[in-house]
Amino acid sequence: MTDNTLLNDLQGRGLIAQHSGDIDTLAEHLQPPRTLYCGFDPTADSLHIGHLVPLLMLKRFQLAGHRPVALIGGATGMIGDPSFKATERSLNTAETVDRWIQSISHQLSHFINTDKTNNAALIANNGDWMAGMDIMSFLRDIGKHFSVNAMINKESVRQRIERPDQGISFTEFSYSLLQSYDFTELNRRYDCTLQIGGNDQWGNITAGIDLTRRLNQQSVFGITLPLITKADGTKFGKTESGAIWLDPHKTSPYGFYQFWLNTADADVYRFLRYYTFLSLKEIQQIEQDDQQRAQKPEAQRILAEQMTRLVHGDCALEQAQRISSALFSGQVEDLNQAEFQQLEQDGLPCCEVSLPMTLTDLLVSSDLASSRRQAREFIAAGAVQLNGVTATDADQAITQAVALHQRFVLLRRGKKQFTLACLNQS
RNA sequence: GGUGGGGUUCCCGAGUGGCCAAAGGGAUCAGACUGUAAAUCUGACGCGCGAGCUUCGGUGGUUCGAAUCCACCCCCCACCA
Repeated sequence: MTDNTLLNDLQGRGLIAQHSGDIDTLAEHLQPPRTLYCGFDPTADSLHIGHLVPLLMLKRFQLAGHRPVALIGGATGMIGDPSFKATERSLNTAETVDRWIQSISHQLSHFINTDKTNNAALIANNGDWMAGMDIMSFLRDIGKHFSVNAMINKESVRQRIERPDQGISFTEFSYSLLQSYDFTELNRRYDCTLQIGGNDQWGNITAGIDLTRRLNQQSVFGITLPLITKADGTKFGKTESGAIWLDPHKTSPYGFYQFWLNTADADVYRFLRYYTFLSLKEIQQIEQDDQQRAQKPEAQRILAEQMTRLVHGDCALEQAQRISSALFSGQVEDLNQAEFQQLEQDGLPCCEVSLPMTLTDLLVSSDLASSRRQAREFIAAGAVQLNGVTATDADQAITQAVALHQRFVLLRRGKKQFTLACLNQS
């Protein structure tokens, strides 16, 4: 074991998948303050929970006294990282990427402290140095240090090279050079000596370490974080409706809270270690308590609370919990009008509907069913609840009399899908 | 530019003139069991109450009838220049 508190904690959490060099050298190097970075390519208008582990890792380093740099891939995002991607991706326009850079940099600043402390975080953009680079400098000064022989042997591009039905363009193949140069440039500008990233970034990170040694004569380090897996083998971070975003307009705090609440028992203690700032000791205690109780575990609730508070704040957490308890307790008729309106504001999926309309129509217009046929099937299967009561008649007319407070119809399809339909008064 | 291989319903993938709304698998959804878990079992899975209608890269054509045949076009991949 090393005598570095931060590294010990990270190892205990299982947050270190690979690291360059030997652990003692790394531990010795990591005496604060050091500068480290992690890259985030703009591939959408928001970060999602897949980005959260490295982002929180930056925060862990900052809390330990180091200076984090969140690097936005303004340049690399224009290219597309081929690492472990099965197929070539289509390019996004510069305007689109620019828009995404804006929203992502805004999000990043919520997680790492950029206030003027002595280890204030920086948010940088590799477009700043890549945009001005000319092709000759790129090929002569950077490209010369890379061996194509070595590049094609990397595991990260193997399937693109070996699979008979797939290829890789020069554009994507060059990605690794750009990311490598980022490390060198950040080392030059900010004395950055550590890059962290997902385990799929290992190849890119080691390439950056090599390039920095050659161009700057500096020895720098890399740490990769584990790929987040689920015990049942399905992909983490995706639900039927897509990725779990950090942007509350794309994934509501309620949906975010529910996502974590639904974590499988087999994953939940691991996720507490990966994602929360609870100490290892506290997490161990939670696990012990759950085992002794031998009932429904508390860990999911704690995880959901921690994460929703961390990403969306106390107020949003409260709202998410309020919706959750109202919906899953089944006591909807007890809610008063103001509380219904609150649910609407808190991010429960809602729809406005105009009468007259049957229950079947209502399910379709509320998006709980994709077609009338499907709506009928749900009703026939007993999967639909109307204000907490199982519905049986597909042709039931929706009227103000059915609605609570003459206006609200809470629909439930299956166990977890809720939509609040608000009747139009017209 | 040349040669070869491809583009099928969310994904993979079978289908080479009628028996095809299209095998099989995956994903997803629902029901039962539960803890808003897991595992398991059952069912649904283009649209329509239905007769039926609209799909198999695009456009035309052949045919009583086309995802399947023909022509042209678009796109992807591999190899060679």
